[in-house]
Formats: sequence, C-alpha cells, structure tokens
Amino acid sequence: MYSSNALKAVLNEKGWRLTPQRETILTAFQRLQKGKHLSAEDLYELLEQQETPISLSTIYRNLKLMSHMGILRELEFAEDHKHYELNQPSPNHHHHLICVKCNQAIEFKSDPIQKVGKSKAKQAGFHLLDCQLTIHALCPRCKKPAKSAS
Amino acid sequence: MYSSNALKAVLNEKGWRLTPQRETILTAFQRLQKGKHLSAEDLYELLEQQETPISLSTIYRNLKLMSHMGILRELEFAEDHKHYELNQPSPNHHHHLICVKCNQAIEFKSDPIQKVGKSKAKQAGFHLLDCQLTIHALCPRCKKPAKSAS
DNA sequence: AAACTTATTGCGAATAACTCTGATTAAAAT
DNA sequence: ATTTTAATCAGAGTTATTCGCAATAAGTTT
Repeated sequence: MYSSNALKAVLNEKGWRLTPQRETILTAFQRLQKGKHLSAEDLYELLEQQETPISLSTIYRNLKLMSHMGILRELEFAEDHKHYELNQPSPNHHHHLICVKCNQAIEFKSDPIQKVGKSKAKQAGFHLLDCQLTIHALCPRCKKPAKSAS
Repeated sequence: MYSSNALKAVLNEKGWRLTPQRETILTAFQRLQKGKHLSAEDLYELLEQQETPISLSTIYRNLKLMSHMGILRELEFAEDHKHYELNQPSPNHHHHLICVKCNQAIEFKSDPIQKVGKSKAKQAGFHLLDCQLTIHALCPRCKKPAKSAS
C-alpha cells in the first residue's frame, strides 16, 4: 500500500512528479474490491462518477507509467483491451485462469511460480516488475457446444 | 506437428472446414524458425512474398480460431498488437521474459509451471488451451537511465 | 457425380482502443 | 519568487482489429 508520500518518492526519484491525478488513480485502485480490475474506460467512468474526473489521455498515460513502475499490473483478459489492478506482493499476488470464449477469469495463487519469475529475471539481469501465469482455457460451459463460430 | 489430415480432423469435429488458407497458415508457422513469432501483419506480408496471399481479415479470423483450438498461442509482447506462434507440447513449451520498454523477449522453459497450469485448469473443470508465465521487467539496458518518458 | 447446405473467403467500410499535438498549468528546484 | 520543464486537457489522428455482404467452395446427401 503506497502512501501519497511513498508515491511521491518513487516518482521524484525518476524525475517525475506527484500530481493530484496520479494520487486519484492510485487511490481508486487501492479502494477496489479484491478480485476487481479496471480498464482505462472503466476508470474514466468511475472517476467521473466520483466527481474527480480525469481526461482519458491522462488515464492512459498514467496506467502505462504506473505499470512500468511496477505499481500496477496489466492484465490481458478480454480480446480487445487491457485491464489493470494493483500489483501486490506475496500473500496477495495471484495468477489467472481465463476462458477465451466468455472471458470469465478465476484467480489463483502460487508462490513457487512467483519464485521462478523472480529467479529468471535475476538470472537475466532484468529488473522484475510483474510476473503472471496466464492460463487460457475453455470453461465448462463454453467447452460443451460442438458448433458455434469463433 | 499437425499434418493436413490431422488439421482436417480437428476442424471437422467441430463442424469447421479445412481450407487451403488454413493449411497455408499452419504451414507457415510450422516452417518458422525456433523463437520466432508473427503478428497478423507479419504473416500477411510473409504469405504475399511466398506468392500464397491471404486476405487480412481471413488471417485475423484464423489466427483467433486456431488459438481458440489450441493450435497457436497468442503472445502479448509489444504494446499494440499480438504475436502468434505454434503451441507446442512439453519439450518445446516455453515462457517469456519481456522488457516492457524495448520489448526484447527471452524464452525459458519450466515444466513445473506447466504442471501447475494443467492442474489448475483441471481442478476448475476447464479445458486447457495454453499456459504461459509472462514476466514483465526492465532489461539491463533499459533499467539504467533514471530519466526518460514512459 | 450432381445437387445442396452453409462455412469461409475477400473486399472495403466501420469500429474502438489508444496515441499524439500543442497550448496551458503547475510541480519541484533554485 | 522565479524558473524550468513535466503533466494535463481536449480533440484530432492513428492503427489494429472486426463487420457486413456478395461470391465461393468444402463437405454432405441423394
């Protein structure tokens, strides 16, 4: 959980600035219920309802920035756009099992996998941001019907 | 390695058809060098050069279809488009370590991870298509510079 | 082998996620 | 306070991907 000051510190370290918009975005994710995630558009609408609107371009820019900082993680569920959630450490860190047809997502945890991720990154001299096992599959419902396009 | 007949079999099973275009696409991926992968556009251009052109929409349709069948896997390297490669079983199955800044990708293998994938899918009653550990990180080069946007 | 059904193709238009531009504002440093 | 320059906003622009529809052809039935 980042405080406003901690966020400022990591931003300033790279020559970036703490803006009210960035605080707002981080707070929105921190308040989010476990297992929930937001697309750029979702976040845009949420902030509008909250009466703390932020322009779409700013949202896109900061979602990318915060992912590249390791604060958020980018999820690839649906076919055509990304989702985001807080990137949390071990007890809350998790992976996803996704039905490629209906996009239903199930979370699961696995510390061994996280360890593999950490060690592979270290081995290659990379600075780890996030690691996630993505399992693409067909859920019980969607695997049944023999026919039906796509 | 799918033969043309094996491909026909799995397609027909679902009421789908074996078309020359589908054979061409599968063959293109089978001929691809280890570690290589193609975007829809890449494939389009490759097939054009090969004098076996296929329309872009057909390419998109079939990349999706073949991914949903478990023949191809969808990779999310670059920011703005997908890449595809053959979905191969155990000795060739692998995962990716990716630099989020320069998109450099390093492959690595891990049977334990595959096992977790298989067991989680089974546990939830899903039909497994593909599982991949994606490690987002900064490569040695990209992690250095303190300043520089996004 | 001819007829039939309907999945598939190709083309171009349409969509939608995302990025870019340029003027303005406001963090942080001096 | 002043200065520097990163960040915001709004809207235009870009581009990967999908859609619609007429024409074609795979697989099936007779």
